[in-house]
Amino acid sequence: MKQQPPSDERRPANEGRKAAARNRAALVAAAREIYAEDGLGAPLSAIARRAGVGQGVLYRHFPDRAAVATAVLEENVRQIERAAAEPDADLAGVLGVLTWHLTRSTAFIGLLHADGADSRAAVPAYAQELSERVERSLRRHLPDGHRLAGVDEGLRLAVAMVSGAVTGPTREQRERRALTAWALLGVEVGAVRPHEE
Amino acid sequence: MKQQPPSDERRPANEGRKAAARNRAALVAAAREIYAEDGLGAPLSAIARRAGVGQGVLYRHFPDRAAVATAVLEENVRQIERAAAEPDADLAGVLGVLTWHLTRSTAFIGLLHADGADSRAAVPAYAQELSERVERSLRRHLPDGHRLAGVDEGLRLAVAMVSGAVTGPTREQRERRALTAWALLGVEVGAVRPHEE
Amino acid sequence: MKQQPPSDERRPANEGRKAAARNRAALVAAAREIYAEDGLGAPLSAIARRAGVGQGVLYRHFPDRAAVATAVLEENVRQIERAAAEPDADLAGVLGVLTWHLTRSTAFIGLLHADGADSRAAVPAYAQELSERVERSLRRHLPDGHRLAGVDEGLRLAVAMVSGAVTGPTREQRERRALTAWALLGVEVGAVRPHEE
Amino acid sequence: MKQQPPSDERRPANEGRKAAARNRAALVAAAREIYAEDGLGAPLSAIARRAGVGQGVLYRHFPDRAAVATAVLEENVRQIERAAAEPDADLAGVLGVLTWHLTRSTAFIGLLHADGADSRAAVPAYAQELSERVERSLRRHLPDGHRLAGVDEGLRLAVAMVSGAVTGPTREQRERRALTAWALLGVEVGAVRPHEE
DNA sequence: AATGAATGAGAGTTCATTCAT
DNA sequence: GATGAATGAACTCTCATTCAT
Repeated sequence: MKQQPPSDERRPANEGRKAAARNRAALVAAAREIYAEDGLGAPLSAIARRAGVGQGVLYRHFPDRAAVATAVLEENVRQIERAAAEPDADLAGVLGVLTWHLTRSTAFIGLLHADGADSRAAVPAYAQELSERVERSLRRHLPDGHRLAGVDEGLRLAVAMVSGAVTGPTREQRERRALTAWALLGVEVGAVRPHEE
Repeated sequence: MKQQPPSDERRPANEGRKAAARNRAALVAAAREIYAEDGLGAPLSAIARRAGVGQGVLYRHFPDRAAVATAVLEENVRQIERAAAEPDADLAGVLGVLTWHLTRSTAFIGLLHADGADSRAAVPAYAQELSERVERSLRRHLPDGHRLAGVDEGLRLAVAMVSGAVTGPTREQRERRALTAWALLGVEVGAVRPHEE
Repeated sequence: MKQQPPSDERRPANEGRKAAARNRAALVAAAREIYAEDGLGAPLSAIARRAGVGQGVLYRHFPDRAAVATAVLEENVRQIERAAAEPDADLAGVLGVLTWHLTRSTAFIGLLHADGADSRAAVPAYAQELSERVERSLRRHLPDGHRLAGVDEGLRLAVAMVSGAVTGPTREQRERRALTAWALLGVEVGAVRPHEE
Repeated sequence: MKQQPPSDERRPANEGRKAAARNRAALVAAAREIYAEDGLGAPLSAIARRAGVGQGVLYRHFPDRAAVATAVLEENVRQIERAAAEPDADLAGVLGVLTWHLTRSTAFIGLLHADGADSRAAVPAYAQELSERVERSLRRHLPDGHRLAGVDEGLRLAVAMVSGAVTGPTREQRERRALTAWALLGVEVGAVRPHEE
């Protein structure tokens, strides 16, 4: 018996694979938007709807609410890590990227507020890890004589403090406040921008 | 439309109207505890249960969720105002009282984070007013040459920043971080204590 | 804010999507029964229970209380419209169908009472529209010289009057009263029967 | 020992008696208003509040919800009985008074709708009795040859029919509809007015 | 007698999660 | 793999009724 070659007309398996990845991305994008609008407590059904998929798909990709949040934050954190990994990266530059995410992503602010593990936080354990990755990225570029270098937990606190200052309805306001906050800390910040190679 | 009376047998004692004031106080105290444990989004029923009263009592005293939060925060704010009204008050002293409340009251932190009116915040309009009362109390004692005096929104931002730094499971940790945060801002803080004459 | 999943053990069978249409029909049928027994103000939970579904299902199919009532009434109204659309329809015949519904469906009576928009009515805006559809169906067959033709709002008032007369615990009594009422108005009514081709 | 004459300054006992009657009247009046605004299902607490008394007073005077409704209706019914008892009363005149109450008192309409004992009615057993008193008052003046005289339950049905026609937001509209309804029944009605000697 | 606080059941509504199709 | 209906517990808010004062 001869093996049938895959029919060109219908390759649902492959389509399935591609659709899966597409769905996952759509879900993360939708979650990012929804979080920005309604906060981290927004209904998961809203995210699925915005992504244009059924709720079951959400659960296929993410076991629970925390996993969705993690996925959204992961992208923020990864950009910071990539910025820190650039050959010519310096603290000011990485802080600029960090600040960009702070002023764009409500979820990201929540992450940094929650990192110290308040019991209140809806965002729990995974926040710890993500927060540490952010901190590591920054610490690599912290010069010995830097203001924050000599202070216990200085870096982490500084980031938390700035995130506390990032409030306001408009992006412009949030950005202005963030920059003022860094200035109050006496820390120099580079251009506020995403990290896109 | 049809309302059943509470089951006839074992109706808990109606303690009469003397209990009213006691109940209100119990509700505020319970809310403070619950907020510390579960955040400002905690169910009102949990607050009533902790206070040892029926849910109706909660609604008699507070028309809605916001009113409960306001009542809890009111005490925090009032102590700061009183501290600021002392004859020998100075900025450091008032900040000490502020810091005491920041490290004790989760709800109070939430207040200061929410004041800038994130869309996400469950805490809405009344937060604005309470936040402004805090700011006014502080500004009265802000010397002209002070670090924060020359910066637009300096005082408000500094308080928000410190509140962002106040995280951690133990009071000691939160207090240590708060003091470090003030130090990073180059602002002197007095003894961290409540205001009780 | 925190939502508990339904207790894991003994989750009743999810019968899949085939059940959807069946559930909707069951809800409408249950609502019709409940309305007959307890009036239009009956608790929605009672309707869901009678239909053998969870409350969530009811809310999936009907966004609010009014939608449930509308769905129940819709069938009554539609039958009258169909009867009026018959090639050999005449006023007496359509009134017979109308009367059949009046004596069978408490909700339908409520509809016609509420159409004039009492402030008290739980039944609001949609009643207006349904009531008008009934009126239109009848008016098509109102001969020029008819008793009710010369009177302002004559048709609408006559229907409201008969619906006011339709009281009593048994169907027989309600039917007898309805027919007597029409007779008092000097209006001829055909066979009291549903419209089923 | 001499009997102390009642001090003019404080006669609480007498005041108590008078207050009781005043309170009862205030409650009935308040209930009438509230019923007109919100229907028979309005909260009892609203009635007490409108009357300016505590809820306990309401329960002192009326054992339950039905008793309040009865008291309100009692006044309507009594005026009709008085009108019927006038030496020169005739059917048209009494129907005029009846119609006046129909167009003024939502509760009174409800009474007449409910008299046939729908299960749906919030107004239950006592309605039967009140309704019969109305009917008796009318029947005394029903001439032998009258349209309604030869019809079984003719009088009761006619009243129910007119009450079904009395809808609409304004008193004027309700009154016009009521009169048209009587006209459709071929029954003459006198001046629409309350019975005040 | 009056007051009005307290009680708690229950109604309405929302949502996390499962699962037949 | 995807879909989206079903489930039911939890939450908010209302109100009839009781009862200490």
